[in-house]
Amino acid sequence: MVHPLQNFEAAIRQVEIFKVLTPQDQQAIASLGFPRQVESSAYFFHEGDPASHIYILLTGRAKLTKLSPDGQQTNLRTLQPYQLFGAVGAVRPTSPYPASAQALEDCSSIGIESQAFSNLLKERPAVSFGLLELMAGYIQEMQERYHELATERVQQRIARVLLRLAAQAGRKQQTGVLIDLPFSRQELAEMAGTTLYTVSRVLSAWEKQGLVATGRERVTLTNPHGLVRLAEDLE
Amino acid sequence: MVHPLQNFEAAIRQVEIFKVLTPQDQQAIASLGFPRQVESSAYFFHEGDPASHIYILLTGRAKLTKLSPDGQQTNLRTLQPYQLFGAVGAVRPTSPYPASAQALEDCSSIGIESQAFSNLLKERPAVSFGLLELMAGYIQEMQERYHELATERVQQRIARVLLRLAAQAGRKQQTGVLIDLPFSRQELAEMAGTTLYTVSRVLSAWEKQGLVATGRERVTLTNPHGLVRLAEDLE
DNA sequence: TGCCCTCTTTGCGCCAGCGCAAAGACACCC
DNA sequence: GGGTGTCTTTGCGCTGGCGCAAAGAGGGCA
Repeated sequence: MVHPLQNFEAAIRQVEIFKVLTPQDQQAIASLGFPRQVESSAYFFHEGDPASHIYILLTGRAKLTKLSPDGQQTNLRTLQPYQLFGAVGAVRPTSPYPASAQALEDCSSIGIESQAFSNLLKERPAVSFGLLELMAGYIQEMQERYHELATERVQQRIARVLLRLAAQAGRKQQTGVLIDLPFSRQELAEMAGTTLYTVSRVLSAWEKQGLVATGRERVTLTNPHGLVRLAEDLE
Repeated sequence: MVHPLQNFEAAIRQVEIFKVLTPQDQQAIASLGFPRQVESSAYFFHEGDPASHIYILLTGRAKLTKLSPDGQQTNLRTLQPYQLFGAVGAVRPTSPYPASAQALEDCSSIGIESQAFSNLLKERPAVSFGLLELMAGYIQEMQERYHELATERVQQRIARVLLRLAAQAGRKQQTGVLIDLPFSRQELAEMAGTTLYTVSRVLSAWEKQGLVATGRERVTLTNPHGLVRLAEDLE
């Protein structure tokens, strides 16, 4: 057991929206949780499944995706440790998960039954205020990404994806900022709303211009400022 | 004054997320509100303004939009009477509105100060549960639209826009379902994430195929089922 | 060391959708 | 009824990005 029960509280204190709660509230949440491991590339849940649980990611990374009938996937969000996911379904208990959650690495998590979490919300309103803020922020982010997808060209969107990833998982090196997570060209494409081929071509071009250094499932931003200029379309 | 104070309660009972509240809660909300008229094509607020108020639309229609530096606009949502808007900003009181709200027709509305509304949330948790559901639904919708924009072709997206509008504001006629709202090609384009020209061409083609009948700022779906097939990409 | 698997690159051809420009249609107002 | 605004259509040419296909590059494992 990687995360025995007595550690849940410590984990819950790391979750942004639970930080403001009283220890009693935090304990109440911890007492509802159970551990769940999901190995790399396996799913926490699939789009369309009944939204039975919400999760708090503890270790590893995961992604929220949507899938078209014809197999095309879109990446809605990349999940970091101590982020909550599955909550959109939990708030509307009768509804299915609107997206799938897939582990990018071996993951450990705390799971909480939607129904229990929903009851908790009624008993402890402070929890719902945090959730409101979280959702409001997420709406804002989706609106921005929607607008970018509708109005920007592929280059700008790819630049934004890299900058976002660097902000989330960047590690400074002497040569630049390494994105410390393995992302394939395919995955980058899903995040930018384009195709594997286009990502590859754009990265190749940028490498020639000295903006990035790439490898298999690895990108280093050697000139982040240059990428910012591209993202803002100042060229 | 189109909506004197004593009518606010009646209006608030029409708002989906307020329907479940006690009359006391409804009255508390009504007592915070003040009337605001906005004439066609004027703005309730602009993206970036401090999120000082939330609004309940009473009459007329409006739209939530985002604007790029280069002037490109995206339509995030079309607002119908008795819908709440501006709430995403209100939940995070320090933050600016993430989008602009513009009247499509002469509008009347109830305005409520964000701070007052925020206080109300703390005092009356039932209000926040409704808001949670509303936001969850909106996240879901944005995720779907994002995914559609990322993976579907223009035709499908335009078909979806028309079907959505027909569901919201459709009026059955002998010849088909009239979308009972004036939308220019430009506005349809902003909703579908494309351009005025493409919308015009697609509608022309559909008109020849008997799927729709169009006029200036007017579209009638003469074969809705055929449009559904297009939206689902069954051809 | 060599094999295999997955990820990546790139040449090539194609086409969906863009955007200008100019003409046409409609609505409104005096 | 004629003039003016705005909205719409459509011809035309272009190009950004797609997607196949095939070759190249790692990386892991025996």
